[in-house]
Amino acid sequence: MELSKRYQPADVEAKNYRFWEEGDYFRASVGVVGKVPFSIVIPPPNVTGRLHMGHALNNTLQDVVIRYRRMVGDEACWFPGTDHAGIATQNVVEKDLAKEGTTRHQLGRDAFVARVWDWKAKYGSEIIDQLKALGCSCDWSRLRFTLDEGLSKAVRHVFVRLYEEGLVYRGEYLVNWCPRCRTALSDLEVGHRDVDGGLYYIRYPLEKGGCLTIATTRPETMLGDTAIAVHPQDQRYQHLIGTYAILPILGRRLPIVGSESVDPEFGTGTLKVTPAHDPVDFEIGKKEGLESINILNGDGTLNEAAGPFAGMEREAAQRAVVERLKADGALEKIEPYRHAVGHCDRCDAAVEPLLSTQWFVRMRPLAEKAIAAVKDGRIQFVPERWTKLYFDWLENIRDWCISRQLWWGHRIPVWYGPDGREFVAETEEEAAARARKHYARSVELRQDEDVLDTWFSSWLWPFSVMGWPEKTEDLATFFPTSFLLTGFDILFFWVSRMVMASLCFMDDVPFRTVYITPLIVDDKGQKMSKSKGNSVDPIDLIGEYGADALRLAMAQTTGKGRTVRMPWGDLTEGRNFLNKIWNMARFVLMNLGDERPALPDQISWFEDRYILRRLSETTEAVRKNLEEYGFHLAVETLYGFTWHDVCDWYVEMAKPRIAAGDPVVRGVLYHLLRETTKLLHPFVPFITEEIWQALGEAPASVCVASYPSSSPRDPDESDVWAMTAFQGMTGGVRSIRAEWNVPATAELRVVVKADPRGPIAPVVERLETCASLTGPVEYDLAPDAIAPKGSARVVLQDLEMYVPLAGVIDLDSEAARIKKELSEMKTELDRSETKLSNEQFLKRAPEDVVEKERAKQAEFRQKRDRLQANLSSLGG
RNA sequence: GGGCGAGUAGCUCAGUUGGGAGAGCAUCCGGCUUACAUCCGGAAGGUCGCAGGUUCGAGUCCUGUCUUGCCCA
Repeated sequence: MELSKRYQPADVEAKNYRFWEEGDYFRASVGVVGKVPFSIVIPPPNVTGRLHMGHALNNTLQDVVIRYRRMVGDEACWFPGTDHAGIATQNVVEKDLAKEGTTRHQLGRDAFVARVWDWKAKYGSEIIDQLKALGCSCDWSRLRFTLDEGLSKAVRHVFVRLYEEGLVYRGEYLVNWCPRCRTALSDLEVGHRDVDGGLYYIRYPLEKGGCLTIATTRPETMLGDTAIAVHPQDQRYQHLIGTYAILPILGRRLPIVGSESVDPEFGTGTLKVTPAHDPVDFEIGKKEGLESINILNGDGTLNEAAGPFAGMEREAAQRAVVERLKADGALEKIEPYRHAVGHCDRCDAAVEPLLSTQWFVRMRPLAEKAIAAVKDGRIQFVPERWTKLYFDWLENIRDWCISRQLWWGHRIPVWYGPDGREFVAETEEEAAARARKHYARSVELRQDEDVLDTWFSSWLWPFSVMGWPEKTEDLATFFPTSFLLTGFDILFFWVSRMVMASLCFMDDVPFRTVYITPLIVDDKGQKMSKSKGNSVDPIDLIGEYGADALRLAMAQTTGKGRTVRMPWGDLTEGRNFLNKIWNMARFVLMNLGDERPALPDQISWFEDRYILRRLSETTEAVRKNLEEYGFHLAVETLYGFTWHDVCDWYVEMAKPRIAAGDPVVRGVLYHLLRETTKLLHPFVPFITEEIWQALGEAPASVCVASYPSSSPRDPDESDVWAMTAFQGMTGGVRSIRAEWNVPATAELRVVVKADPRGPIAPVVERLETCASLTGPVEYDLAPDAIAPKGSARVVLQDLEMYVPLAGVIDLDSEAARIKKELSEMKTELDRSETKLSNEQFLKRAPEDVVEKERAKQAEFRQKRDRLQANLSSLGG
C-alpha cells in the first residue's frame, strides 16, 4: 500500500469507521466463557443536540477505555443511546413553531408530540454520526432512546413501585416555576446568580396606630402577603406580636407573628410573609397556619388575586405597585441592592417560587443507601475528591419534584376518577380495571396531564438499556457496569440518582468506578456557551486537525483540576504527532517492501537491546496508566517513546544498517512499528487502523488485536551505559558544531580519552553510526589522550572528548563555556557534600538513598575535576 | 456564609508512596541530511504565590495568608 507523504485524516477516518462497522467489531456477546465482561453505558446525549467539547472529551475517554479493554481480551460492551431531553427538545421545536407563527397550544398536544417525533426522526441521528466521526466504538446494535417502549415501561414500572412504597407522592408545595417554560423545575434545574435590584422600604399601617416599615426586594409580592413576621426576641417589635397591620393598597388585615427565621439584621428587621411565593415565608405560613395567596399565573402575569394589577406582567406589575405605593405615601425609600435570583437552566428566565400541586419523590431513604455504597467502597470516584461533594449533597437532599407541565416526555402513569381519586398503574387498562373495582362500574378516567422530569428516565439508564424490567442476558452479563465517565456538572442530576435507583431496584450498585472529567473552558477561562459565542465545535476541529488529534488533545486534558482551557496547543501537537507516526510507518514499510520479518532471536547491538527494553518499559507504563485512568500520562509516555526513543534515536541509528542490508535491524524496526501501532490504538484508532491495514497483519483489524504485554528482558546495565555514552558522544560533537559554527559537511577530528577496549567498546564498533548523526568525524581513542592545542572540550561522565579547532575556536568563549559548566557542577557537588556531611542524614535516611547520594558525589567530583583540568589546560 | 479547584520557564500545563526541577509551544542560533520543514540539530529561560511548621530532607505533608475560578446556600 502506498502511503502519502503527509497524514491525511479525511482520507482514512470515514473509510475505517465503515470498515469497523462492516466487520461488526464493536458488537459484544453475552455469556462468552473465559472472557471477563467490561461494560460502560454512555451518558446519553440529547437526541436533538449536537456534539460539544464536553461530549468530545467524555466520549474520547470512554472510547480509550473500551478499546483498551477490548484489546486486553475482555468482553467489552459500550451501550450507546440518546436522551429525549424534555424541556430542551420541547423548547427547540417550540422555537421552530414560533418562526412559523404558531404555538404548541394552537397545534394541540397530540399534533405537537407528533411534531417532536418528526424532529427526532430527522435530526436524532446527527449526534450518533458525530460520535462515529470521533471514532467511538459503541455497540450500535444496542442503541437505545429514553422514550423507547422498553425504557418507557421501566419508567412506569418504577413510578408505580415507588408510589406503592410511599416514596412517590403528590402534594401542594412551593416549587421553582419557570414562567417562560411554564413548568415546575427541580431544585437542580435552577441556577442562582446575583442581580442588581432594589431594596424597597414599605410602610404598613398598624391597626392600633402608627406604622411598620418593611424592607423587601420583591415589592409586587406584597399583594400576596398574609402576615408580618418579626424575631420573637427583637426588643423593637416584640410587643407587636399578636396585633395586626393593614396591607397597603389591598387593605387586608395581616397578623403579626414571631418567627426565628427572621433576620433582625436585615433591612428593618421585619418580614412581610408571602407563603405562596417565598420558601422562608412558606415555612412560616405552614407553622402559623396562614393562608396562602397565589398572585401569579403560569406565564408569570398576575392573576385576579392581584386586584387592580391583574393581567400585568411581573416587571410591569412591580413598577406599577411601586408607583402606587409612592402615590399613597407608603414608600419610604429605595436602596440599590444586589441579590441572588434563581434562573432556569434551560431558558435563563428568572424563576418564581410558586405554590402548586406536583409529584415528588421522597429521597432520604434512597439517599442513605447511596451514601453507604460509596462509604463501603463498592463505588469509587476518580479523582477521589468528588466523594465529598457527593456525600454533602446526599446528606442534605430534599425531595425531588418530578412532574413537569410539558408535553414531550413520559406521561405520568396516574389516572383520576370523576371524584379525583388517583389510580396509579403501569397501563391504562390496569388503571381502568382498578377503577371499575373501586367504583363498581365503568367510569371515565382522566390521565394526569403532566410528564416526568427527563432525569426520571435517565436515572434508570444503567439497567434500562439492558432491557430491565425484563430479565435479559445483557443484564446477567453486563450489570453492574464496570465504569462510568461523565462531567461533574451532572454529578447530582445523574450520577447520584443512578446510584439511588440502582440500589433500590437492582439491589446492586450501577457501576464500580466513576471517573469525573474536568470542564473545558475557553482560552480566557470563561465557560463555553452558545449565547456567549465562545463555544468550539468539535466537528470543526476534526475537519481541521483530524479526529485522532482531537482525541489526543482530549486525553491530555485529564489530571488538570476542575477546569481546563481549550487545548489549542495540544491539537497542533497531536496533529504533528500523527504525522510523525505516519512517517515512521512509511519509513519502515518503504524499506521493507513486502517483507514482514520476525523479531530475530540473536540481537548483538546495544541499541537494539536498548530500544526493546524501552518498548517493554513503555508498554508496562502505558498499561499501568490506563488501569489507573491516567490518560494524560499514557499519552505522554507514548509520545516520548515513539518520537524520541524510536524516531529520533533508533530510526536514525538504523539508517546506515538498513543501507548495509542488516537483517536484524529490519526485524527490530518492524517489531517496533507493529507493537507501537497496537499500543497507540486506543488513543488514535483511525491512523493505527490505516497502518495496520498496510502491515497486513492478523487479526484483520487492530481494534481486536491483543494489546502488547511487557516482556522485561534482563536489565543489561551495559546497554544503558553504551547508549548513554553514544548519545553523549553524538550530542557533544553536535554541540561543538553548533557552538563554533562548524558546517555539517566539514570533517572533524575527535580525540576521545577512553580505552577503546573498555566499557566503551560497543560504541567503538558503532563509530560509523555516530558519524552519520554528527557529520563527518574521524575518531582517535586512547586512554591517555591529551587535548591538542586549541581544542573544544566535552566532559562526559566517564570520558572526555577534544575537538581541535585551532583558528576557529575562541579560547575565552570556550573557557567561559567550561566555567559555566564547572560552576553548575560545583553547586551540585556542594549540595551533595553538605548532605553527606550531615550526621542526621546518614543516620536517618534509608540506606539506598545514602548510597545513591554517595554515588552522585563521586560522579560530581570526578566531573568537576575533569572540568577543572580542562579549564586550566585550555590555553596550552 | 460554606465547600472545592488552580497559582511551577514568556504561554499552556506535567510532576502518583517526600530524596538531584520537566514537556509542548513561543524565543534565539544552525540545517530543505531521499520517513516527516506538521521536520532535524543546538541554545537560552524557574527564590515551584507568600509566611510559618513537621522532617536528616518539602514543588510534594500540615497551618495560616494572598490572588483567581467554580459549586452550594
